[in-house]
Amino acid sequence: MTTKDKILNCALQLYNEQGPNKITSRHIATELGMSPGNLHYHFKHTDDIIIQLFNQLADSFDELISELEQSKVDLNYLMNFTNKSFDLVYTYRFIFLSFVELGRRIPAIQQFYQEINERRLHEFKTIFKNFQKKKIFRQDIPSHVLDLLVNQIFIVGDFWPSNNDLTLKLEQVAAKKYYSKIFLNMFYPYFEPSIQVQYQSQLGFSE
Amino acid sequence: MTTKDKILNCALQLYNEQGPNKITSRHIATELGMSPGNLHYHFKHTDDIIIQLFNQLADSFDELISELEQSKVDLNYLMNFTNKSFDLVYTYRFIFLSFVELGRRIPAIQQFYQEINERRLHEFKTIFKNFQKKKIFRQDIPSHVLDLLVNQIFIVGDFWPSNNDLTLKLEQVAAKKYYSKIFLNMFYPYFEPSIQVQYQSQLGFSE
DNA sequence: TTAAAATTAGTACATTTGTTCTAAAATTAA
DNA sequence: TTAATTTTAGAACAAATGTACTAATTTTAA
Repeated sequence: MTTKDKILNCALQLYNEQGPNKITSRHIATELGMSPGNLHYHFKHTDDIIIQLFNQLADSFDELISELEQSKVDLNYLMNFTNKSFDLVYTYRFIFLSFVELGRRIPAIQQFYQEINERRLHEFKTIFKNFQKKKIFRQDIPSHVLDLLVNQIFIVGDFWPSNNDLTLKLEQVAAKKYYSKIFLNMFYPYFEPSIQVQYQSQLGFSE
Repeated sequence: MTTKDKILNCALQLYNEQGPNKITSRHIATELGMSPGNLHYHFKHTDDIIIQLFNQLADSFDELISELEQSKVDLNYLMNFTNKSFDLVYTYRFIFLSFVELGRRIPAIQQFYQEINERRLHEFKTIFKNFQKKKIFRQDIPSHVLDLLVNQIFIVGDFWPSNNDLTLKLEQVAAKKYYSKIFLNMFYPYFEPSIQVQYQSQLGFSE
């Protein structure tokens, strides 16, 4: 592993634990047993570390959305996508926990958020329309209601780590289980009755 | 207006505009044409300003929840509560935009969030059960689904300003209109058909 | 009016932080 | 091997920040 990667990994861990405001370049250097001079040889600006980490996240997210194939999207596909998204969000949770501040501090972050958000809003609006065609979603839902649903799910999808940090503070596995249930449940009342049954049996609501 | 209140008002404005990390006690003092020594005569620690502002928010929120009278809650009541909540959140938006960081920095904030969250989760679970009794909500929704809905609405209710800041950056009136629509729409698929009609006509979905 | 109390300005200090600079050490290439 | 390049440590600096201190000024109370 290159020194750059060591720095990035260490920074990700420290940022996730304590937030990007508490952690300085000196902290990261010390944690790695490295001089501050050396760290700044690899990353001229401290924010460059954050930018690089954000780019990792952005690339992964981008890939995830690119994989979406409208025609194949069904309930399983939706659950699968949710699963992968939640893992990604958890891995880079410090970004989501400080999204507003990082967006203000680093314009590229805000810009990319807007782009990827536009894109996934559009993708999911299409998916939901297909859901209606395929009778996964109820037929009697007006299309503007579906459009608003898309906004809801992304707010929950982006800010569940913040809610977790302020309340239960669940760690990885438990958090993912808890919040993906909350997330997927947003779709429940839109499902056709038969899908509702299928959904409930798959999620094991008896627990 | 006392000097303390002037400081609080000015701080609120600056925090809302630029976030609590960019704004220092010196900034606030300068904005008020006041010496830093004087500001620290009124607030020994800079964080005391934030704590005081948070207490203002907490008191208002507490009052709002206390006013809830389960028996009287109907669709209009719900819309009214949403309206007041959104105003409050907007007024103190810097807290919601930096909730996680402030919670970590100031334990009292995190603690109060947990308390008020527990309380409103409970209140709303009861409200939704009443909604079912009163046939405002559909009868065929399992109770655990309703419980999860409660979690969803509070995540959206707390983090819509963050979403707004990262995307459209709507100001007060427009933001409230846009996000309260998204918020109230979360209830839509749970409404009985007759209530759905009533809801749509009240919100004027033609716009 | 006068003494006490409250308020204010201005300065000063310690700490933290990002970053730069220099020189040494390690690595690579010829 | 030797020269060039890369990497590293460590010191140094400037700016920012929270906050304490002092002395002046203003306000209040007797």
